[in-house]
Amino acid sequence: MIVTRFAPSPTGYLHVGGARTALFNWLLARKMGGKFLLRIEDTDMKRNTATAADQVLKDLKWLGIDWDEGPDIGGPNGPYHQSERRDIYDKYIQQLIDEQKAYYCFDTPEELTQLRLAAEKEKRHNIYPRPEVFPTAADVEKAKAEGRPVTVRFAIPRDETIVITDEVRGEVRIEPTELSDFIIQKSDGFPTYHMAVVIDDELMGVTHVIRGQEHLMNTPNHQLLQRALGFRIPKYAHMSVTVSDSGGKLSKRERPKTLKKELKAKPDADLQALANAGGISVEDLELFVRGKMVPDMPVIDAIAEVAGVHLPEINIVDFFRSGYIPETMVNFLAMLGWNPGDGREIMKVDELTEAFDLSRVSKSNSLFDRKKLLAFNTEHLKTEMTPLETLTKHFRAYLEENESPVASADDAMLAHLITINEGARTLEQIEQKSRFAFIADEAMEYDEKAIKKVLLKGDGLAMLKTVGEALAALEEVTAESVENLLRGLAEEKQVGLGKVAQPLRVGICGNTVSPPIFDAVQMLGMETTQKRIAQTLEKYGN
RNA sequence: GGUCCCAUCGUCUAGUCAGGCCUAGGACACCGGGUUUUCAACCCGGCAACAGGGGUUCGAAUCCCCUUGGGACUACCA
Repeated sequence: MIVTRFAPSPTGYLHVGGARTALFNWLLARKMGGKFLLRIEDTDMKRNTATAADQVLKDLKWLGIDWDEGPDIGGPNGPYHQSERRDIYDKYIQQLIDEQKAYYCFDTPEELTQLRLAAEKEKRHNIYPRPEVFPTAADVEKAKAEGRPVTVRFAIPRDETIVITDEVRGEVRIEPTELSDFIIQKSDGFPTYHMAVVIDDELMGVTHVIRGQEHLMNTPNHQLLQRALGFRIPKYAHMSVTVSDSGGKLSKRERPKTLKKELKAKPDADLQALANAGGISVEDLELFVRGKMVPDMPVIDAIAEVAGVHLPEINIVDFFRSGYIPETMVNFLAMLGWNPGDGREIMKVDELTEAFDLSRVSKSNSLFDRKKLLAFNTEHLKTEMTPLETLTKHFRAYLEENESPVASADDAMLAHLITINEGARTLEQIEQKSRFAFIADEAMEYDEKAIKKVLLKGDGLAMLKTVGEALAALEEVTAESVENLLRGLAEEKQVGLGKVAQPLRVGICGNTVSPPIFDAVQMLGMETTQKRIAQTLEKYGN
């Protein structure tokens, strides 16, 4: 049976790249009827936060990626936090030392920096100078007494060329003379990533490792470690990286970068208000704009919202908050460097699972094309693609996350909103078109441009009044009855339906974008419709 | 700088491993038209690519070499 895994280090929200890695592993496991496990790589005590780990699990769940073993559900190969597996790592590290395959080092960070600088200067590889004779336990005691850091390095066997067989790249050859003895145990006693990953993958029975290209050059190290420990060598597949359409690697730095750029372009912005929104001082904000420092992500988000700046989505939650649904994300992420080979692009999860195949993973970098993502979302938002019930669930989650007034609607109403707004590109669009019906009449937001264009030009106001009177006579308010009435009115006046519908739309919604006008009237009901028409006439009818 | 990886329309890609079916197919974007009560959606049409050079071959997008370009790595981070 095949076993795959996703092993994030909990340093923040799950981002697009991580989600793609997780998805590919998950897809392969599900396709082959294997197991998919989740492991938290929290060996770097400086970077971890507990909430970050929770958030990653939450993001995966939102995407619909489930795991058979993991930190929250346990399993036969636990624990699934690397920080809780120290005794296991220690055992193997000791084994390597005993077998003279690894050795202690006592260098200070400064000494290491010197080594690196010297190598750079001489334009050669930074290869650690392995001692002729390995330090003994007594040396360790002595170093400790002197207050020197104690680390353990793996002694790279340099007798033969290393051949990595990669499922997507084929055979990659590396000369071991290019490799430096790397640290497997840090001075704080934790194993490094290389050591922990090799041990855990072996113990957890991982058969396939799908990860980013950035790990390709780590693989020879891992393979050497596996051989030294007598472990099995899993199958590797290194995926190309995903680059951003704004150039460069898709990284979380893009959000602060964009905000900074936008803020610079608005020299008249109220810095005090923005600083308040972010909960930082004006001085800090100025430092940020000048590129001297970068505040935390929540601060960035808050400032962007107040400044009205749309930040590029990088983390999975960003897409959730922007009105994308998980079906879209899963589909789109899967197509980042993979395709089924038969021309299909818009696919459901079960179709993806069915079609997935490592041999069709692309070698070249893929670009994260937001326009295409939008098109994917438009497709998945259609009820023939995703059941209305599911869409309703997503819509509610979206509304609650964004604290929208529309959240007060019941499921039947939400489903109705989705139905009448068929063709929307995001949940955000549906929300924007719907919110007019969920706010108090007095709180109606009027779009000045719409008012000018539709009501104050020509006989817009007069038409609104006429339409209002005609509607008042309506006995039963349904989308159909309203439609009949408005069409009849347009015919009677010898004008297009637009001439009748637009003033009414602005009159009751406050802007020119709404659901179909008949549905809009029905949703509001006659009483509210009349009230809003009167209110609008009073406000703009001089 | 060194090591490794990659290279088809603006973008994602199919085709490359097993050379002829490729006057290079699809999708997104864009442009034009249609439909329409707004925004979308929808329908029809169009633009547009084998990075450059050299080989191998009857024949190359496909195989080989060089050049150029892009990327990853080069940590007591994962």
